[in-house]
Order: sequence, then structure tokens, then C-alpha cells
Amino acid sequence: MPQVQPRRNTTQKRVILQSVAELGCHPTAVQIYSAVRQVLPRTSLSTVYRNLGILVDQGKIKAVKGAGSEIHYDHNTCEHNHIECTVCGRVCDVHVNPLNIDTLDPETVSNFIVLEVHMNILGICPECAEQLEKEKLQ
Amino acid sequence: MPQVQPRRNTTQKRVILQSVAELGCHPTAVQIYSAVRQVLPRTSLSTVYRNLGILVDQGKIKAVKGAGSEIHYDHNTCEHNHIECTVCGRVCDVHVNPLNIDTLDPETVSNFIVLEVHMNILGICPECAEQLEKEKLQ
DNA sequence: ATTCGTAATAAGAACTATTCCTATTATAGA
DNA sequence: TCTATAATAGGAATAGTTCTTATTACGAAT
Repeated sequence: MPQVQPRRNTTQKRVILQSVAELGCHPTAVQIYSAVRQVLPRTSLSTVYRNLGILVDQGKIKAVKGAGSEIHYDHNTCEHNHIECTVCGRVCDVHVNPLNIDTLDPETVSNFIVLEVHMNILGICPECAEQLEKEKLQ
Repeated sequence: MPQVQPRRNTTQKRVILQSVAELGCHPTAVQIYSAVRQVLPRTSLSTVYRNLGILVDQGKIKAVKGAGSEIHYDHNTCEHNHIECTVCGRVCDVHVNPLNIDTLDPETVSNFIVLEVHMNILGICPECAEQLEKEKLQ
């Protein structure tokens, strides 16, 4: 059976968790790394990645995969979905009624046991839409 | 304005498209590469990636991003969603009523212009579920 | 408070999936 | 058939993430 590892409460781990919460808008590992280094300048990127993994395992944050290749981290662990700007890559929250897992007909899900439903919406954020409008007029 | 490049109809491109269709269940670039090399043994992986990109641009296939880090390719370009096995990584089709983009309240989508809605379901496929059952009994 | 075992760290190497580069090949139009 | 150049094979480069290892520092037990 899987051992529960002891977990030390290090400064790095605390600052990393705090940075994810304070940055708010779904930062990437590198953005979190930059924020953490303003407080603890000797922090390494691998420490950031390792602790993000631990925090995800502990359910304290969530990892969000979008259209891009980077993983974003979310301090809001309540069930919700995301919308991503195809221009600037920004990720925002969306609260649409989730599909009720239990009402899914087994045949429509190829007889899979359904665990999680993720909805990812692609779009253009208001700022980028405005910018595109300006460029069109010139 | 964007130039339309001339496109040559090469053997590699034809075999790559055919492989995506014949492999059926959402192959990755490496799986397509293996299949193509059974017909054209000197094909390079970069040729596979380049042509997959062209075929996606031309709307002949679709790229599907799941929970894993590899991109899967889908010969079915009709709108549908996917379910992915968290054990073996297999991707299958799912036909659930899509969210109607036009009925979304602007405020719930942070005033984004909505372009596409992707639903990705995570679960356990029947084969892996059976395997896990067996292991549990031992 | 001090000691000590070991979890966590910093630094950078390694890895994986994908994209880019360049000399060579082969397609399609003349 | 000839020719211009798009596409190819092969491999280097890149980006994001994970792994390795010597060193540091947390916290339990003295």
C-alpha cells in the first residue's frame, strides 16, 4: 500500500502556494517562479515544479491544461471551467452548468467509468478584441 | 494578406492522411510515424509532423489535446468530444449535446468572444476497468 | 538548546514532444 | 524531358517539465 510521505512545511512551499493565490489569474510555473524569486531570490525552478506537484496532489491547487503547451495553476479548487484567449493565452474562469456525470448514457461514453468532465472554451478576450479592432481601422 | 502556398500531392502526405484514417482511434504523431514507415520506411518524423500540421490547416484532420502531453490526431472532423482513459491514455469519441455557444451570457464568459467549446472527459476504459478488477481480487 | 536523520533544496543535466534547419530529392508545370 | 522550387530525410534546436545529486535545513528526540 502507498506510504504517506512526511511533508515538511518549508518557506519555499508556503511562498509558492501564496504566489499561486495572489497572482490569481492562472499563472504558469515560470510566472510563479518569477513571483517567488522576488521574495526568495535563490529559489530554483525545479523546487517550484516539485512543490506545485505536491500541492496538486494534496488538492490545494489545481493544474489546468489549455490549448497551449504550458500548464497553468489555479488556486480555486472548486469545480469550474476555463476560457482561454487564442491571442494572448490568458486563462479566465467560466461558470457554466456542468454536465451531470451521472446522467450520461454508458453507451455515449463508450462504457467508460467517467471520473471528470473538463470544459475548455477558446475565444478572444475583450482587450485583444479591442486591439484587433484598432488594427483593422488603420 | 496571407498567400495561399501551392501544395504538392506527395506520396508521404497521402500515406500520412490514410494512416490517420485507418488507425482510427486518435493516434499520436509517433503512432502515425510507425504506421507510415511500414509503407514508406524512409519517412522521417519531421515529415509526419509537417504534413499533420498542413492537414490540420486544410481541415482534413483535427488535432486533439488531452490530459497527456502528446497531441492526438482525429480523422473525424465533425464536431464531437472525447473521453480519455486515465490508465492507458486511449482516446475515444463521445457524442454529448454541445453547449450552444450563442446562448452563453457574455458575463459568464468574462466578455470573451467565444470561438470553440471543447469538452474533455477523463475516465477508465472498459478494458482497464476489468484489468483493475482482476488485480483487486488477487 | 543541541544533535541527528532525512526531507527538501539549488543547480543543472536529462528527457519528451515538437519545431526548425539545410542539403538533397522529386513533383508538376512549361 | 527540362526546370523551378516545394517537400523530403536527417538531425540539430527548442520549450516545458522531470530527474539527479551534493548540500541545506526542518523538526523530532534527546
